[in-house]
Amino acid sequence: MVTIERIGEHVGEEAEIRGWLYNMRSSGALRFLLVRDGTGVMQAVAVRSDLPAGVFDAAGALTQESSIIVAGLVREDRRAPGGYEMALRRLEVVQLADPYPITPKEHGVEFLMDHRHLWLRSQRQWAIMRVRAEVERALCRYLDDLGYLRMDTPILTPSACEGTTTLFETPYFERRAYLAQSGQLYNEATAAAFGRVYCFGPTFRAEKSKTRRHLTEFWMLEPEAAYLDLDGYMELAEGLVVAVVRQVLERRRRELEILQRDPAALERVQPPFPRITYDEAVERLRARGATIAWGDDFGGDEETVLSREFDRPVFVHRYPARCKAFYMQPDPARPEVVLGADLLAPEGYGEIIGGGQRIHDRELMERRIEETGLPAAEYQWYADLRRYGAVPHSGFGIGIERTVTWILGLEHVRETIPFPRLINRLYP
RNA sequence: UCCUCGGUAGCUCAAUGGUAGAGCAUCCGGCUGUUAACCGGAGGGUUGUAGGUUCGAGUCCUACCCGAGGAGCCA
Repeated sequence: MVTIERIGEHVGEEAEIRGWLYNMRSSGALRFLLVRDGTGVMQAVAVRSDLPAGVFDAAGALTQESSIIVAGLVREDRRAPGGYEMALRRLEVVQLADPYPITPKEHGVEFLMDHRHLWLRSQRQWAIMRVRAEVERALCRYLDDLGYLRMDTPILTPSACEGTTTLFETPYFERRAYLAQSGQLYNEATAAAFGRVYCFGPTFRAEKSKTRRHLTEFWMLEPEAAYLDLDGYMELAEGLVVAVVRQVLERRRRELEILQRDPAALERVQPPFPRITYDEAVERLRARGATIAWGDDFGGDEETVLSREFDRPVFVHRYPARCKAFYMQPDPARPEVVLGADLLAPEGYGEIIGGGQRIHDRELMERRIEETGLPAAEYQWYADLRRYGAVPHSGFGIGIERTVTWILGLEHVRETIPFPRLINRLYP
């Protein structure tokens, strides 16, 4: 069996493709079957005079998305989409599909989301998912090559990783458990065991956010490293993002074309990324007319404005402590700000990475847990890490869907995950 | 939770308070190089739900349901 992705290697040969009918056009004694097999789309040409009558009629009776096995001579042809086509010789109908709901015309978001299980078969979704997979592969490869060890962290957790945000709750025998919103705290433990680690998995947020950049279930990759400071973290994140974009440019050109994403915007993603302080970001926002007080966190609008000022991703570092989580290391030179940094993607996309240096001082950590009102008993193990060989360490989380949305220039994160979970969307 | 917009054929959308329509999909027919093919014909409707105003409501009013975009929220 041959895949359409590699059909160019079989010109002049008889080949068999197992797949589905994507679309069909006919012209009297000719029928053009657009066949997809998951790796690509290719047309098979059925000519009445070259085929037994039964085969030609069977081709004519096919419905969109019927599963079929086609075989015939592969040849190059300028007129064929993709440049190659098959002269149909043999056709096997595996299943004749019912009338297919997603017709080759426009559809609304709600209808497509209700048919997400079928929508994934369309060219656009095919291209997006192939890039998503490439992004995930590139992320893991980059960290693996640097000696980072993948450590999978739990999804069922006893309490909030950080008491402030809303968690999904689920029964857990006679108790309650919560779906993880980050693997970071656990990775601070594994980083002390293995030096450099990362986790990669789904995370859950029960916030009732209703915007183009939020999902209730999304995937995040979170590196964490011992003896890494804020500057080291930014250097790591920068190298990671550059490598991911380069790998997509190298291996997923065809997909970028299908999505009409201009590669020039991605080719500009070169080091070094600008690094500006929160203070400077506030000044820039005010120069653009924003009314923002020092100490306020940035909303989506502020991120959009900032990210449009640069032609590549930009780090904003040293946020006011009150904007950030309890475990963030205060800047020794300015205790009112913390050694944290977010990476904002350009073209208005905003935050794709958040992270920073963690508190390693035992007394400070215990004080911060108390101030934040977290249950000390449940954070005992986390505080313990500051008792047994504490070292300065840093880490960050990169959101997969937001990253793919930016790389592909999409409007909404919901198309970058096979089955998006949104506030009003749990089916299919 | 709030603001804005929307809900009419399987889908995408039209319809001045006065006979509910088109394109696509489906079915039938035509076409030997189609590119979301094209051409001809046919079938297809509880206008989101419940009330109200009116001689008459898809259209106006009220409530509710659902969706989209945004705000808030958001390592």
